[in-house]
Amino acid sequence: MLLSKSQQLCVRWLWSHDRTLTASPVKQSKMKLENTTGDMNRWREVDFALNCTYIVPDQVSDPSFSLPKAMTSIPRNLTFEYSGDNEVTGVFSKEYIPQGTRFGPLQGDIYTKDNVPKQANRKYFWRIYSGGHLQNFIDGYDVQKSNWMRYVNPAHSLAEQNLVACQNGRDIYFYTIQPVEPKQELLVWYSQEFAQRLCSQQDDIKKKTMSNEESQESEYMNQHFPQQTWQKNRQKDEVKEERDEDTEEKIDVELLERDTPPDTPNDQIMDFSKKMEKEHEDAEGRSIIPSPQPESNLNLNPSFCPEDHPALAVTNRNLPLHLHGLYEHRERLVSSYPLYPESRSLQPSFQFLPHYGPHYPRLLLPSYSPPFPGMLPSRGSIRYSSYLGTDGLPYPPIGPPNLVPVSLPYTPPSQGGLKELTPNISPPRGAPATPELSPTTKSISHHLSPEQSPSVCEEAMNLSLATAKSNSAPRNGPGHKSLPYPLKKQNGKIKYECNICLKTFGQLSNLKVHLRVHSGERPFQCNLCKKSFTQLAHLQKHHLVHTGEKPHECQVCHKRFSSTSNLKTHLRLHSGEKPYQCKLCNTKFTQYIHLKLHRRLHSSRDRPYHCQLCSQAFFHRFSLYIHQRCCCAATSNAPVNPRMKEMVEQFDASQEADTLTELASPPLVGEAVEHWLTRTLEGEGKEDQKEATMLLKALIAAINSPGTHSPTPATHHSPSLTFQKRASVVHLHTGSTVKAEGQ
DNA sequence: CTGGGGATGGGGCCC
DNA sequence: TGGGCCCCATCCCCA
Repeated sequence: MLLSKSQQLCVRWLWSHDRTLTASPVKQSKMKLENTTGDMNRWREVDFALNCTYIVPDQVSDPSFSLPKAMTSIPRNLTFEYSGDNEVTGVFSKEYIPQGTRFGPLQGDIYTKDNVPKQANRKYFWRIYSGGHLQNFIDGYDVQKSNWMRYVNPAHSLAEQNLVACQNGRDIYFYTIQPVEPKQELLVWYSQEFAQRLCSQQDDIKKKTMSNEESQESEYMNQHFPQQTWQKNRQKDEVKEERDEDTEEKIDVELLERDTPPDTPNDQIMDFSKKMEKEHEDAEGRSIIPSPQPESNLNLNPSFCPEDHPALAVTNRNLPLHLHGLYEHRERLVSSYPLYPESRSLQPSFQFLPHYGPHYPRLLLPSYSPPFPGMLPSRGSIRYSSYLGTDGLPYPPIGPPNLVPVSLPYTPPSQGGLKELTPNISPPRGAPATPELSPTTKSISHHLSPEQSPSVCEEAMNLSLATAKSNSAPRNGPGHKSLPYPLKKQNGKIKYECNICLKTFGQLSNLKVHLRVHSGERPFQCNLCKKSFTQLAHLQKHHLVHTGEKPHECQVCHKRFSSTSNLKTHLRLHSGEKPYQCKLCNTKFTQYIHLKLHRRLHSSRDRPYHCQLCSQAFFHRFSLYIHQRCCCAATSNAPVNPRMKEMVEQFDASQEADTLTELASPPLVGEAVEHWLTRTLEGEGKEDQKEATMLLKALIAAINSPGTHSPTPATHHSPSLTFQKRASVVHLHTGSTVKAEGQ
């Protein structure tokens, strides 16, 4: 998108502003960023929508929660940062978030141009365009109606930008345009297309005759958005400096907003402007705000016209984010910018960090599950323990079992806490935690750097939770949250359940590692061949490929192996151990895979359990039983579901079926069926899972329904019948350990 | 085609 | 919490 001269002047000024304040380190970061996001800069909004890898829905919280949606909706891989006043000052990642992740949509009140309440505070307005015209506003001001996205700060420079705002349909989404490291702040800026629309809008406005009302608004904005005045003053200074980079452009923001209703005067903005001025004094007490100077009226530049400029979206840092809700955040950044830590991590700190690019396989997860488990929050022991009751057991989750667990980074107010979160009382910059419930947050945060704040907040929140607990708050009372991960108690031990595949783990860390299976996150990359791995140990093991090292030696033949597993397999050759045995022909194998391959040789005639009513045969007695009860065409009056029939066949040949004894009880068989289906459905589409779940219920009902007797095999004394006590490991008479077929 | 063996990677438990 | 260790699965090559 090429910009008019007036646009270029505006953009140029802001860009030079960035350059002035950030100097070379940002330049370097910019180049790195462009390397990683290069093509993305030219993406259209539809490209983001089509190519995003992950979709992160908002947290769905129990409506009974007394906290506003803006607070409770934050995805679990994100967290708020709080100021000393317990106000939200920004949104940070808790874990690694890959490039191409979509957040949103932004939520809030919807206003058309004509029905914007006169008293509306427009600081959180986002514009939705349709057919090139302003369609409506999304107002994120109301914390009850907006979501967490209202708290995301604008990126002040290209280098720190990691989110891009796009309008898809009539919604606003944020996409990650680079991987976000843990504890890194999410900072958003417009997509190129979005910015272009705003430019076009500006062009339209320019063509209007400025009305009296608009003049007043312009005056108001100059008065109430001192940042602009400051910027424009700076711009005048910088205008003389010729820039040869097309990307160094910015856009005047006032014109862009002129068609919107005038703002309600807002004292908070006024106060903040004073604060900003104060904060813009450098260490020597010298004001770095340029003194007011006559402004060149760029707004009236007749040469203004929007044109295509590919670099706009990533270079003009002066688009009117502040006009729709990011203003204060932006101010905060601007005001502290001279002290803004340049050490902010923009690049992966770990050398093996994988590269997530547009080519990364698209992974859409159902909305009821976490976006991708790698993004699930880290729950440290301290945090987690705060969810435990006095007996060390977790509070039972509230709501229906399938309710998405909600994690809140603060304690729910016991009474009256919401008051301070209501928009009429609390300024839009960060809904503050209730001070009386999280006193330590406030006290500790005062002494910490912004980077330290989140974790400290978390800890402080734990303390608040502990306080709530000690106050004997009812466990299921209002405000209590379900756990960050679903928990089950098995054999007296707490199990952490993956809410995607339902696997349970004895330790939270195991679950977190496991979740990478679903997320596709592979944080450990080989610096030689660029292969990446989910675990460091795998990477270390992989390095042996390059070094040729074989650390494991067979003590018998002194042959060396790179892995203990293969050594162990090899040792079977010396010991003669063949633990995998075919139950049909008694052939034994040293490796399971060989048994598995061997099984294919056995045709259906080798399956000992034949249905006497149809031609189908099974490896297992219970499979035949299930078959006859739910999908044998000869015994069923109703039409047989072919998918159900297929499922029974597949289960019959599964590991789960093989691990059962032939006389396993119906509940055990049902459990095995469920386990098998859960395993095989991994990665399937939502609809497939839905259908399979329905069939599973029917299957289990058939298994558990009061039946007659277990069918007997039509063929007698199949070899498998010698394994009446089949398990994954069967001790034969010889005393040697043999794993039965199909284990 | 079948089976043996090796290479490699995924995943989970233990400490 | 994370590294070390282990088990298991899969692929490939070869006899």
